Amino acid sequence: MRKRATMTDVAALAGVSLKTVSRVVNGEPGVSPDLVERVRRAVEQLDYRHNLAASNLRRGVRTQTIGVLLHDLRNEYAAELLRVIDDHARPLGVAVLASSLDDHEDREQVLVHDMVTRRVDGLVLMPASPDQSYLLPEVRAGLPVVAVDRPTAGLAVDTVVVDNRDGAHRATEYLLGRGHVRVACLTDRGRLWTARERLRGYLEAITEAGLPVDERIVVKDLVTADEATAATRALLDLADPPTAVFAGRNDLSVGVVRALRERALERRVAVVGFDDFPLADLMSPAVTVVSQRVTEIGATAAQLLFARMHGEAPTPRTVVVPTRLVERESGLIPVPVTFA
Amino acid sequence: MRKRATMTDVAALAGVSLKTVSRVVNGEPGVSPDLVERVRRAVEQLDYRHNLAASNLRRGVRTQTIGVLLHDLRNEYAAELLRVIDDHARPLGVAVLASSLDDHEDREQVLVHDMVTRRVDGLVLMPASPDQSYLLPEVRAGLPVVAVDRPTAGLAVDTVVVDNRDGAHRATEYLLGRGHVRVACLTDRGRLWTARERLRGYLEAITEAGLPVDERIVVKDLVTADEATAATRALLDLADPPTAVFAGRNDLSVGVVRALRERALERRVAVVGFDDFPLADLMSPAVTVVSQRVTEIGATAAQLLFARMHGEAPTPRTVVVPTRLVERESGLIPVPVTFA
DNA sequence: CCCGGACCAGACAACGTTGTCAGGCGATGG
DNA sequence: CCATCGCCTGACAACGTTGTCTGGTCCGGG
Repeated sequence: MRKRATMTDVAALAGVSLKTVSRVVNGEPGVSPDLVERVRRAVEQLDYRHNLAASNLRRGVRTQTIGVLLHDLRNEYAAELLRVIDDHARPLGVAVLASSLDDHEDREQVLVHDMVTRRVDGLVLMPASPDQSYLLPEVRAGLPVVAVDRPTAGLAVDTVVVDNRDGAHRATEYLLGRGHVRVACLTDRGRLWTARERLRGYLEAITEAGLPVDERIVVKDLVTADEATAATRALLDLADPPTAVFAGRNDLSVGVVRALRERALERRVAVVGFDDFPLADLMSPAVTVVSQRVTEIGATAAQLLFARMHGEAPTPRTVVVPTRLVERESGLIPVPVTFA
Repeated sequence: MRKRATMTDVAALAGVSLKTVSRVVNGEPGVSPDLVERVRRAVEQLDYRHNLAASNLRRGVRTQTIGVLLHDLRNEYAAELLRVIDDHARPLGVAVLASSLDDHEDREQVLVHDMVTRRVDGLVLMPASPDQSYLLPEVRAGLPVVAVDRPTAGLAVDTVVVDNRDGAHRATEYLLGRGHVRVACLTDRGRLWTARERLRGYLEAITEAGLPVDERIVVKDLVTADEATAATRALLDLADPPTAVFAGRNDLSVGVVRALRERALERRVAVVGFDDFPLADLMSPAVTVVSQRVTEIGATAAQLLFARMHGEAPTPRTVVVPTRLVERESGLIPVPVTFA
C-alpha cells in the first residue's frame, strides 16, 4: 500500500520538470511530442492519477461537487430526485454528495455545515427545520441553494414545490363530488409545511362544501405507515366512521390500505392519496392519487441550481410544478347505500 | 458574492498570526483565552468556514469521502443500500459521493476514474462490466474497494453477495413441490452474474426434478418490467402455457403480475419472484418472493469497507448473506385441475 | 538578581497542483 | 554573421491549511 505518485514523481521518472508533467496531464499545447510520450509512459508506469482537490485549490476554482440533502434517500420520492439531479450533474463533470436528513432539524444544520466545509459548489436541500436563516452567510458568500419540496423560511432561495394546498383541495373535492360527506384526513407532522398545506386544502374543500369539520376524523402528526394503519383502525371503530379517506402522503396511503384490508373494507371505503407510489395501479382496488411529477421537480431544481452556479444571480425564483389527480379505482368507491 | 474568508483574513482581523487561527479553529490547546475570544469573533464576523480540502491536502490525510456506485439509485434496492452505507459513514465524519451506473460498462470506468481523481478513501461498487482488472492499480495504491450484489472479475476485493443460485433453486423447487411441472423462468441480461446464477439455480432444480428444460419458457435478457410483461403475454399465448413463473428480479415480477392481471389470470398462474419489493404483500394475490436482506448487505459492505479504510488489510473476503423464501399467496396457486 | 522552565505566539516549509514569467535553443532573414 | 523571433521548457510563487521549530515573556526558585 504505497502512497500515490505525484507529478513530482512522474517528472523525476520522465526526466522533465514538474510543470511539463502538468502541461501534459492537462492536455495543454506546446509540449514537444517526444516529451509528451515520455511523460505518458511515466504516468502509466507509476499509475499516476490527477488530484482534483489539489488542482482545484490552486486554480481557485470550485470543487465540481454539489450536495443533495433530502428527507430519506430510501424513500422513492427522494431517490428519484437524487437520480435526476445526478443525471444533470454528471455531464457537467459535477459529482453529488448525498445524505438523508430524516426531517431532523439538527441533522440539517450539521450536514449543511459539513457540505460548506467541503466547499460544495451548490446545494439542493429539502428543508427539515423551521428556519434556514443560518444559511444566510453561505448564500451571501455565493453558495447557490435550491429548496425542493418545501420552501425555506427566514431566507429566500430558489425553490421548487408543488401546490400542495391545491392538490389536497382537489382530492377532497373529488371525494365530496362523489357524494361523500364524511371524509377523513390523515397528515404528517404539523411542523412540516407540506403537511400544513395539504391539511389546509382539505379543510378549505370541506368548508366550501358547507360541511362541518369533524376533528375526530382529522388525524395529524402521523409519521410512519404503521401509525397511519393504527389511526385508520381507530377511524373505522367510530360510531359513524368515514366513508372516504384523504391520505396526505404516499406511505400514509399504504398504511390506510393495509388497515382497510385487515377488515376487508378496501372496496367499501374510498381512498385518495397524496403522492403517487410504485404499484399503486396494481393494487386492488388501484389507488387514486394526487401525483407529483418528481422527475420534473428534480430537473427543475437542477436547472435552477446550475444556472446559479454558472453565475446567473437573479432574485430567488419559486417554481410551482403542477400536480395531477390520477383517477384509479379507490376514489370511485361510492357511499354505502345502507345508510340511515 | 465575495470570496470566502481564509485563515489569513481572520488572522488579519484578529490581529494574530495565521497559525494561531489554525490552532483556535482546530481546538488545539495552548492559546490564551483572550486570543481565542478575538479569533472567535473574527471568525464570526467574516463567516469563516474551515476548508476541508486544503486541510486534508496539508495533513496528507484522506478526504473523508467514499464513493458509492450502484446500478440505479432510484431502484429500491440501490436506494436502500445507499441509505444504509451513508448511515454507517456519517458518524465517522465520512461523506458519500453517489452515482448510478445503469449497468453501463463505460460508465463504470469513467465514474470510478472520477472517484479516484477525487481521492475517495473507499469505494462501494456494484460491478457493471465483465472485468474489473482496471482497478488493480488503485487497489495496489491502497484504495479499499467492496463489491456488492455481484463479485468482481479479474481482481479480488471484499465482496458481499447473496447465494443467487440457491435462492433461485429453492424458489423453483417450491413451485415444483406444489405440483407444477411447467414452470417458466424470466431473467435479466446474461452478461450479469446475478442473472446467470439465478438461471442456473432454476435449471438445476428443473433437472433434479427429472423434468425436461423447455427453452420456450425460459426467457433471458429481460431488462425492463415492460419487457417482462410482453414476455409473459407470449408465454400465455403458447399452446401449453406455464402454470407457474419464476421471475428473476423484482421489477420483472411486477411485469409478470401486470400481464396476468390483463388476462385476469393472477389467481390462475403461480408466481415466485427474486427480490422482495414494497407492497408485494399488499397485492392480490400477495407475491411470494425470495427476499434479500438488503439492510444487512449494506451494513456488511460498510463494515468491510471501513475496516479496510482503518488499515486492516486481510486477503479479500466474500460474505454471502442468506436469502429467505417469503411465502405469500402467489406461490400457493395450484396447478389448474382442468388439465388433459 | 539571574537562571530555568512553562507557556504562548509566530515564521517557515510543505501538501500537490497550476499561472506567470524568464530563459535557452534553433531557425530565419538581413 | 548577428539580431530577432518563436517555440519549448523550467523556476518560482501561490492556493489554504497544518507540523515543526524558534523565540519571547513571565514566573518561581536559588
